[in-house]
Amino acid sequence: MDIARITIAPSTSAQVHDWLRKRVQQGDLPPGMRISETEVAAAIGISRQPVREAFIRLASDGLAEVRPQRGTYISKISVAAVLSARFIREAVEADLARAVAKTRPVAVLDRMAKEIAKQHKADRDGNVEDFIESDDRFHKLLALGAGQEAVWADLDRLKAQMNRLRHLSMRAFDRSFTIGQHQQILDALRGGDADAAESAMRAHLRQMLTEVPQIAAAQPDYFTA
Amino acid sequence: MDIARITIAPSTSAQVHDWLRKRVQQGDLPPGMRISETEVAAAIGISRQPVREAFIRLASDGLAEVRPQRGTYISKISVAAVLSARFIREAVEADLARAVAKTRPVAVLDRMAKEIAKQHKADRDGNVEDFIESDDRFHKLLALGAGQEAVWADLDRLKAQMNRLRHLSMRAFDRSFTIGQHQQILDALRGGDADAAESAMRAHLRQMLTEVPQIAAAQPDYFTA
DNA sequence: TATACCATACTTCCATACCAGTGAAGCGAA
DNA sequence: TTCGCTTCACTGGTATGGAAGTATGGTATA
Repeated sequence: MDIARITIAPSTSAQVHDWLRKRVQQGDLPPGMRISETEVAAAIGISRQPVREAFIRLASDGLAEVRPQRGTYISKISVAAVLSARFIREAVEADLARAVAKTRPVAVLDRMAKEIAKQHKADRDGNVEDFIESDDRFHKLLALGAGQEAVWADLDRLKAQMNRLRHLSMRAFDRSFTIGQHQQILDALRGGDADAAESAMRAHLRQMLTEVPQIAAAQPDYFTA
Repeated sequence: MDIARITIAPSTSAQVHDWLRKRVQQGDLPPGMRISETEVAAAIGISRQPVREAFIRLASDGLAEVRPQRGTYISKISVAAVLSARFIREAVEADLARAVAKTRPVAVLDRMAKEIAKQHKADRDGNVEDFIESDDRFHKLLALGAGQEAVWADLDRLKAQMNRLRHLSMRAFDRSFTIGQHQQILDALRGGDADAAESAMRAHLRQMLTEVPQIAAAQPDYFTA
């Protein structure tokens, strides 16, 4: 066994946090929903304290809002936060695309091609979850190819609000169009054309600018300005 | 009175968190230092619980590390995290600079000029804290001028590790050189030259690439890879 | 009917007590 | 001296009770 796999059992509080975070991200716990220390604790069969600490962690992630003496609520999706994350992604991934186009790391580019294949399959199967995960891996590989793996970790945290929105949008929008954009990006990277790679990436991420208002308008209860 | 000024008193836990965060950022609590729930609670005169929750928040910020049954330690500064934040800043602020150069919002540009004046003064006075704050405001104004204020809020959180490093570096490096770079950026913005603004900004933020290794080498105990 | 008041049932927040894991000091045997 | 075991003080983790604040619905009053 890999020595790195030796870990200690995470605390109850951390486990509850992970569980809640996933459920929020996947839209299982909808924006605006009220959650209660007492209820969650009773449901799991533990005391209130670890649940409370999980709520605090969730609030640090921007996924919940604790209102003292009033209650704790799942955060609504902030349109401003989503657009901010989008802006940052466009700037950063444009630079990443330029860097990768210059070095053309074959191994990474091949893995990106495989992800596109997986996306085709997930699209055919109608498997939204698989599609989103592969989409993320595609973009993560770009950072890896640029030797900036840590950058993706930072972007991933910024994307928290965006991820929730995506679970709403992937059902509504044309996934094959997204895949086509991925293919264009990859083609430009393989061709070593930094300018083309950058503009393809920017166009891809600007797609969100038209989608976000539509999604927000469709379910206004889930969003705040 | 402005209705927006009606606020609720922050919880003890939140106050402790704020206090600790500031002290860590300013280097008052050095990287690697051990902190104890019991000691902090006794020093303030409260119970362990709110202190414990403040530690959890601090860990979410990446400023502390809680090791179960062992102790809680102030995080060492991750060189990888600093470089990642730097990369992101360069990409994002390059785009921001382009945007501002195109619109040339006079009011904002004037405020940037005032910040540069403040930086000259802080440099003369040897006031490191004032200098850093003005430096931050200068860059924040750029985001404001581009109509992307929320972007700065995100960058600010990413900068957490970088900020700690800056408190070490500002004493070691030439501040007047930094001010000169700010002036170059502002001149390009006023001239409406997007290319010049972008390259001046990139050069400014790449400065860190040479400084970080030197600072890390000077105080290796404070850093991790 | 409309309004002010109040009892009540929640909520999160804090204090306290106890639990289990850790690590270093102390001790004794080889 | 060196090694191994035991002990014990100390750590963060969890459970529980009560304090303080808030929302709500009923009730008395005009």
